[in-house]
Amino acid sequence: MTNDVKESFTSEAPPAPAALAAKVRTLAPSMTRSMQRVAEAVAGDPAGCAALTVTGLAELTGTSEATVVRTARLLGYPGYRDLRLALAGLAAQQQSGRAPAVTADIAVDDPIADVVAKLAYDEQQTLADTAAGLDTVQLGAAVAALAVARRIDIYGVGASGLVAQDLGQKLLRIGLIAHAHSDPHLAVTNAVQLRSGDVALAITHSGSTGDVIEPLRVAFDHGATTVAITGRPDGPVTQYADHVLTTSTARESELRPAAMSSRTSQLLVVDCLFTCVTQRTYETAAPALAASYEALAHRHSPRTR
Amino acid sequence: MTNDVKESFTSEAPPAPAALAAKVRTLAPSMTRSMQRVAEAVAGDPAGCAALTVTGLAELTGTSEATVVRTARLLGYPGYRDLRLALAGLAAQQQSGRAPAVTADIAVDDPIADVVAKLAYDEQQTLADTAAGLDTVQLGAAVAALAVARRIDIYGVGASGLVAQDLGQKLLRIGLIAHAHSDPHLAVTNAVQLRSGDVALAITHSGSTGDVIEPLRVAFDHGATTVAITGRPDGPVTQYADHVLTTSTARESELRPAAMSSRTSQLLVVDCLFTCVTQRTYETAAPALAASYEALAHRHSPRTR
DNA sequence: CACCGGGCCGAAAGTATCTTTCAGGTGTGA
DNA sequence: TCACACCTGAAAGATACTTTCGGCCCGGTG
Repeated sequence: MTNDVKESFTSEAPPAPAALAAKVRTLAPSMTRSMQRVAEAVAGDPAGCAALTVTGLAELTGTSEATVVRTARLLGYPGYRDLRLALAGLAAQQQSGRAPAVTADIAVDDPIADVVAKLAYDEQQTLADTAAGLDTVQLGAAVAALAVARRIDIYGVGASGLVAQDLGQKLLRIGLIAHAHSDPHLAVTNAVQLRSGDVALAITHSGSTGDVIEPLRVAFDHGATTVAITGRPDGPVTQYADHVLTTSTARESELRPAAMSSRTSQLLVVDCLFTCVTQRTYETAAPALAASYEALAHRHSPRTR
Repeated sequence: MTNDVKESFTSEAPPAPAALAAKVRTLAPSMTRSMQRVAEAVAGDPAGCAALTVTGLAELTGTSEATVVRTARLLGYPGYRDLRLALAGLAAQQQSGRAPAVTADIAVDDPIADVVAKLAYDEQQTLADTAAGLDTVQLGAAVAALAVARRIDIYGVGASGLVAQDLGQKLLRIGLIAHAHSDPHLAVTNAVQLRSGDVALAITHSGSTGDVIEPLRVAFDHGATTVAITGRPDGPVTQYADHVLTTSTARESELRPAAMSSRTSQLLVVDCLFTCVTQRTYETAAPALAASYEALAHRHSPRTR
């Protein structure tokens, strides 16, 4: 539990077992064209690719062996051999599991019932991907820091701002001193107050939202423990994050903007943080939670049966 | 590519996928001592063996590479490489097989990985329930009203307040005039401005949150079209709602407050509303959406690759 | 009891597969 | 337009897998 390792942002020791498809999407933006072709083939037909050698996959995707190996590395495996093993595992899983249940994009002329079904399915998928891709070691570290924090600042703007607020509300309910900032100026102003023992948490899907990175950087420089929740584990925000929690990136379309799935994904991460922190601080959290319910009770009208 | 076959006396074309353990037992008698040791190791710990190279497995079993390969052949594979792939698949299968405990409540002493899995599962369940229980007729009516509304007011406090904000942000993005109120006083003050052709939308899980019902009642009395998103279709709020959208109510526990699943459920409903409205007003919504993305682009650091 | 033959076994050579290096090409920003 | 950075694939290098081959153990036989 040393708080060293600034540089080892790739602390993900174990490669992805079933979270491979999600990982491909998450990392796709940081890939070059050739690597994307390889990643696409791998995610599209795990079983087929598992049967291929490096050379075979290189030929299939019209690239070179080197590129295939590079892609495997980027996905978190030591080399192609290990990626291939993971693919075999994945293939076996979805073989035994239920049907792939491919989902089409939402079209402009879809009937309402279809829209509901597709949205629900997509969000379920997002949840599954996020859970599979979440690094429990990083999560545990973040939880540990939050549980004993003297003070917690949370940064997020736009859609992520609402997630930040959600986390802030929750943490307040269990008696922690947390504040979600949506004003970037105030956020920076407050960040300079932070020091060791405090926690700063930034939420940004793109990983490159300046308004969120700046306060996190300030907090980082002042010695606070910093956490980033982002969909881009290679984004600038991770430079100043002691712990990085990766959200999944679902494919998007015109009628299903990225904000939708990123929000779902972020909320799951936030819920995990909250629940685990509650576990850790159960002695104080439980009565605090109960008290907050109590306080709200009288704000509801009597049942009109 | 000199790929001529040696002697294919192995008529069994496909190797064993999951029936490996059985095959080991079946063929054990016909094996020599060394091969039995290998087969035993393989059947006993597929995951562990999948991680080993020929040399590694040979050392582990105290035999030689040649013996390992011979065993693989006997089991029906072309060579060790393929046996290894099958082992990886087997390992993944029995890995995924052992996760029936997710339906249980979250306990104070659950390990982090379990918490993540349970939360994800529960939220998926909530989504499925919500989608199944959503009345598409009511949804369609609400969408129709929103699509042509002159002005839209959204009410929500507490956790539901964030959902209200989310919907407000989204509708603004497609060019509608929407405002999410979290201050009950201001909400009522604004509600008196509404009239026919406007839409008021209240979000409350309990269905009996006075601070939200009051502005909806005022809007209703002034002739606006009113919509309620609630988990209690029999609650007081529905008295003043022209259209009621029901969210699901998941079981809750001490470590999983109702706010969590109600929020998930509400967000799905909100997403459905938004997506359907976007469909309806596609001509104006699409360019507005594109413009809003454009406007945000420069707020991200250039370091994006 | 000595000899012989069959077949199991592993060391080492041989081959396929994977990894790394390096130079050429391509797009991008100044 | 130029220069730079970075992607890309060919080929060399390393590793893992397969095959060959001879030794050795064991049971049978003269």
